[in-house]
Amino acid sequence: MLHRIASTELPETKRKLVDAGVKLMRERGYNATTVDDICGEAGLTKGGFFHYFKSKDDIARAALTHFHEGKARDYEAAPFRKLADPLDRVFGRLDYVKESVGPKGRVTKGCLIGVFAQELAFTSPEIRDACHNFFSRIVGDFSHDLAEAKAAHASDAKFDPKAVAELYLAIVQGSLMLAKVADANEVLRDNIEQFRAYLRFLLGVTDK
Amino acid sequence: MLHRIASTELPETKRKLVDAGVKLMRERGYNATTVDDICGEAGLTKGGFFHYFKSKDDIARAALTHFHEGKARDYEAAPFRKLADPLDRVFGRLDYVKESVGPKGRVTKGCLIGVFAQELAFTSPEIRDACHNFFSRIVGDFSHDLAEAKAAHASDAKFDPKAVAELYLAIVQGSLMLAKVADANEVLRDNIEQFRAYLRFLLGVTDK
DNA sequence: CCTTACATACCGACCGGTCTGTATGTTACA
DNA sequence: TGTAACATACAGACCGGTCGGTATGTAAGG
Repeated sequence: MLHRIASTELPETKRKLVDAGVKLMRERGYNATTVDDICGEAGLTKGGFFHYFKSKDDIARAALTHFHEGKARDYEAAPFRKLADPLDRVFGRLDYVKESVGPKGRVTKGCLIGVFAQELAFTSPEIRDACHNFFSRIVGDFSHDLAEAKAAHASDAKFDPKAVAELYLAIVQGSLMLAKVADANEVLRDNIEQFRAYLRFLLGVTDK
Repeated sequence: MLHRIASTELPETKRKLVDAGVKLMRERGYNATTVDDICGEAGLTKGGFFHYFKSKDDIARAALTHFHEGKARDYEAAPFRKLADPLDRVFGRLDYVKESVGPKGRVTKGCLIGVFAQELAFTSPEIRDACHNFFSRIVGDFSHDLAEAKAAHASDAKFDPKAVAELYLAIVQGSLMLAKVADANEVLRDNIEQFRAYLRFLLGVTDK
């Protein structure tokens, strides 16, 4: 069978490999994930793997990018995006995060960017820069809404939207880490709620 | 040369190995750190290593414990401990964290507990539990001061000291991660400052 | 239409190197 | 002389990456 593919998409098999890489590396990290593991998960053998990727590093980059772009698309399509009031988008984002951690008890799978950041920041400048770049986009995206909300509702408030967005990212990443070792994601939910309270305080909001 | 050692202390060479393990694993993580690397850093060879540790896992546990106990001692001896008012201890702790990240620009070395938590939570239950345990102690320690500060200064405030301490830990750990990829620790300082503002808000404090 | 030529997708054996752990010295000191 | 504290050498497993081969498809030409 031949796979006619629109130019932007990946071939089916390559996508399977990337998905397998994302899944395994999210759990075990980069070093503990074997090329053979990925092949096994994707249902093919090493020959096939190296047909699509020239090295293990290569699929790590692809997995990282794929993971981030998937999340970026999710957030781009999330319902809170369509809200007219930037303040609603700010708090709607927090709701969305809480929803996407899944049901109570069941532990959240981690963030591949965070995993790579911790494991590879000192050993792979390229991956570190990629993580930094993706993090910056998340911060930039959120701080955009924050700046608008501030302008519209609390123009006299004195806070830096970018700094607040960085706090948000740190809370999310740190909470994911704590959730992993506690084997429970309540801590993420609770911390988001406290961040919400902090935001209400910053913006002088009493409802929401 | 024989090293007479008080019963609680480690033999000189063993301590050197643990120190080397802490140093290298903080940077590279567990999997990317080789026994030979540790030996090289400590200035001896494999024979010596396996004289003191029965496996690589073994030194990882020792390194984790040693790292935590060292930090615990630092915090136990920190100046903010001696302050009589629990509120001063709460905010004094934040100052102490900021001080201990070192001078501007120079990037902070990470937290070994955080590194292990991210890398090994899904593959080594024992290490995961150890990380969870150490994190719990940090949270317990801070929430103790928080509870006292609340009782003494804002008994009508409505917040859970343990939840706030967990937020603090998540912020610190998340910020350390962001600092690693940004190659700058300003983000940690800024986020601590925002947490301080949140605390002031919770406790109804205007000075400090 | 059939054949030749070539491309894609994948298999699985294998190689070289690395890494953990072991087995066996060797040395210094009690 | 026995034992603690190492060094040295090596075994054995594993892992990343290569390579030759195969199956399938496709396009061109006579």
